[in-house]
Amino acid sequence: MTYSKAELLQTLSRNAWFGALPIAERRAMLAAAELHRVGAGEMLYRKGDTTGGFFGVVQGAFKVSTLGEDGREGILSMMEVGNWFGESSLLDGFPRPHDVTAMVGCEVLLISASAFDRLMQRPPFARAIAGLLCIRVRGLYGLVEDAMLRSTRTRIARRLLALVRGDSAMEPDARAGVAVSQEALAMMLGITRQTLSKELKLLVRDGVVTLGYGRIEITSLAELELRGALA
Amino acid sequence: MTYSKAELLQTLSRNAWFGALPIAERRAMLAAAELHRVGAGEMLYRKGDTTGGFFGVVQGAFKVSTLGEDGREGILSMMEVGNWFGESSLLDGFPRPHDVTAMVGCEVLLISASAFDRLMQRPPFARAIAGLLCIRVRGLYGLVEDAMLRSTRTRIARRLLALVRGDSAMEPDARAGVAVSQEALAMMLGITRQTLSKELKLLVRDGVVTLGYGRIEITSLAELELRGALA
DNA sequence: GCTCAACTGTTAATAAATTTACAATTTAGG
DNA sequence: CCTAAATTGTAAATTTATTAACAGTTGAGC
Repeated sequence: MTYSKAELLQTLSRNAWFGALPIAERRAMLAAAELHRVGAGEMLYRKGDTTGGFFGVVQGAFKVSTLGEDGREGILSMMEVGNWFGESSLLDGFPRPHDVTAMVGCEVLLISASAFDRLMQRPPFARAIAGLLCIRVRGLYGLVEDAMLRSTRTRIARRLLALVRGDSAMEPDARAGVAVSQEALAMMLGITRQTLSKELKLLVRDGVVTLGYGRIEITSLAELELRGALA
Repeated sequence: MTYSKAELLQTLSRNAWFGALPIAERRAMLAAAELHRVGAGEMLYRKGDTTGGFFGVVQGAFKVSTLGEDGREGILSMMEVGNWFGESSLLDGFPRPHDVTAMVGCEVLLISASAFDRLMQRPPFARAIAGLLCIRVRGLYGLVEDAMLRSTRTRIARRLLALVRGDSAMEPDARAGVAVSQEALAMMLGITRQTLSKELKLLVRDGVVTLGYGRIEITSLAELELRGALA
């Protein structure tokens, strides 16, 4: 599939960060970018890589993950349509801190390192990148806090909320469910599937969610919010 | 105590980030800053505050922490001599994401919000701030990874290593020990003091550390590194 | 030099999560 | 349509961490 510039702009602008950029910056980014196709399971880059650029998701979704020394995988975050990522390594020149893998067939805009550097000359763009980094820092602080001082039960509720809210991507229609396997959700939380399964059953019993195959439907957002707010 | 500009510059420049700044930027920062005294236990700012500026630690150390809904405290990081912090809220205008408290009597340089904005006009300074944000992002990713896929045992070793290495401050003499209570270290790890105590005893048995009052001495850095590297 | 607060050591009971193991269900792809 | 792979459900045994409780130790400040 091919997109007109106008279509791309519209789709990507539904993301809060990109959408808030001055239109001139958005146009400059699109002008500097190339559209690439990425097959399901393909990796955009690996932990330790020093190559690559700045990426914007046009279609599909990527997982951001790392492998522990024992082979277990931790999913740090998901990059969905409208998300931009990869800025850190372009700014400080250090290796990629994690792996990025396409969960399904994806399309991304790629802004090369040199094009990124050129964009960074523009003060509004540079400010926006600082803002993007702030979003990352705040999001990560939240994750660390969750891990340090919230129960597994609460963290599950919070993660589900983050997923429905589209955390990152901001889709137009409030999704009533999320397409994620229990296995994957467990990896995002750093717990086992069995532990998660047991907790999800409790949520089902209380009428908060219903479970499908590779899918979790939220039946009572209010109830879930209650469980995500308390310790 | 008062400091000459030259003394301040020298002390602060031992920090990797600040020391790598062009000398003109460092001087501009010092010129824009005011020295403040902060008593032990005093808070520089609280979670939710929208005030304050950009801070550089001249003397003492601060803890960066948050309180869980149940009152438990999590220590996210320590800011030591040479560290600069507080940039996120100045950049995005959102409230402070955590509390910052003086652990002992401290002295800080304070760059006000308006002075910070003025400094941000200088491209080299703006680039440096982006670099500082990258350092935060990478550090936080590390913490999240630790929490998600490493054992308590490994995380203890890694945290101790981060503390001896002076992680943030980069002191000239490689410290052979860290001045931290077991209670505080437990809070940094999000575990209980009892669990930590049991693990520390194992490290003592194996001749890796010795324990003092409010102090942990590393007797075999190599052994500790081994334990921090494995799962 | 004494006292009190902060810190450390240790244990038993309890709670929570992992590991191991296997059956049942769903869906994509040939 | 049918099979294989992916996903879910479940439970016992085990490990790991928390809670609760209390005694002993250290050091800062009067």
